Amino acid sequence: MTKENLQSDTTRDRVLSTSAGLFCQHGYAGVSMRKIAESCDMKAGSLYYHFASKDEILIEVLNMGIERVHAAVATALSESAGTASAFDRLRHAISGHLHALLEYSSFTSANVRIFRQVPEAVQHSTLETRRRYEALWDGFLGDLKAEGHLRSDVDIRSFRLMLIGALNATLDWFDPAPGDISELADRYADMLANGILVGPQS
Amino acid sequence: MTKENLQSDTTRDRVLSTSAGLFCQHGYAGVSMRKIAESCDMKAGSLYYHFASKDEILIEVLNMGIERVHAAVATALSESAGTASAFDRLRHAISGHLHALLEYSSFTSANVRIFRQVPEAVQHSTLETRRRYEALWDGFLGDLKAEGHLRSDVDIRSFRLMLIGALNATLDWFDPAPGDISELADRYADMLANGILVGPQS
DNA sequence: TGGCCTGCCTAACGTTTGTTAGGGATGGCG
DNA sequence: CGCCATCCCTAACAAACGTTAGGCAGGCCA
Repeated sequence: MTKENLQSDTTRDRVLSTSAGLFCQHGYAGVSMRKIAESCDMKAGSLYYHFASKDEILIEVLNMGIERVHAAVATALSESAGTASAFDRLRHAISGHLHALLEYSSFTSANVRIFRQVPEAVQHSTLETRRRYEALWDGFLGDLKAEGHLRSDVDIRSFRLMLIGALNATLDWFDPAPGDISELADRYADMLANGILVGPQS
Repeated sequence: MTKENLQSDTTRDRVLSTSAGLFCQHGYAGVSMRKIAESCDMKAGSLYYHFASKDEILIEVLNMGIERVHAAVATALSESAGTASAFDRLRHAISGHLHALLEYSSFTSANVRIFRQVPEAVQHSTLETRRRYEALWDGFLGDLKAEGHLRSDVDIRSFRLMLIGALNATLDWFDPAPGDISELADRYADMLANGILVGPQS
């Protein structure tokens, strides 16, 4: 119960992390227990010592994906709360989401990629975690609006959906090797905060 | 070669359209030839009269997805070219993409959902079609910039990626039944064109 | 009428799927 | 030492997978 669990946990974590990467690349049904095991230098049967089923791995991967990006954004928000300008706070929140998505966490990218194609029962068991993350953003955007920094005719939910959608879509093209994630966050924050047309339009 | 093909084509088209819907919902590996056949009131073996393999269905679905949204946006652009304001042209282009994605075409949504998880060889055989669609947007945005309507410090490629990403993400939450797609397009165009913060930020 | 083409069928092939049962090695603890 | 838990293994199960071969009905054309 003391040191053994350390070994056990690292194996378990390795399985989860490789599963996330595979799910992200090939989709839920495209990844078999045997492929997961092979990527961990194990045999398929051994996975069932750590997990009861493929869906149990899946649920854990999906939940960890949201939890990680939630933690990243929460940290970014609390670090810039009060002191920074509205734009800088938005910039930091965006940066937190992008770093979690593109750098830290294969769990987060797996969640973005496969959530809509997993069995409905699995989706439901991760909805609560999802809602907490949405609430984090809505709270932040609500603060911005209450402080008068947000255009009064902008709907918070609409903007949050557009923003998170745009950020998650970077998964499809961004190559973290050359580019700088923080610089990407700056560009996105600028375009979203200021718009792309010259002068106000309606 | 004349009337027979009519019957043949409708069955073929039904297979493609059902396949698109299934691919969209369950991912590439999550859809079997037997499930496709069952959804068309056929048996799995019969599919091979119309298609050589599962991947051939897939390639056709993916290509049609891009071609449809390309046609929708091209029409919207040509209808508003010259006469309308920069904002209205952007609004119409967005509306064209959203209508194709959310209303017309299960092919387009299938492409958005599963493109990154299909075999690499299949991806390659649809890349040319994809590039043509990207070029359509870049041409339009280049025109806006040349006419001085686009902020000069906004990178066209960055904005196009953000925009298309944000639009495609509506697949994950938009329910076409109650909401109006055109009104959604207006909201998105407004937020993207004008930004969401009050006054210019940097 | 006889033959051909179209469109779908059944039945089977070899492989892969998720999952289970049972066994063997390792190492800490009495 | 002997015991027990941990951790992974092999072997097998039934089911589902993509694909193929061969056949049967019906309409077209000679």
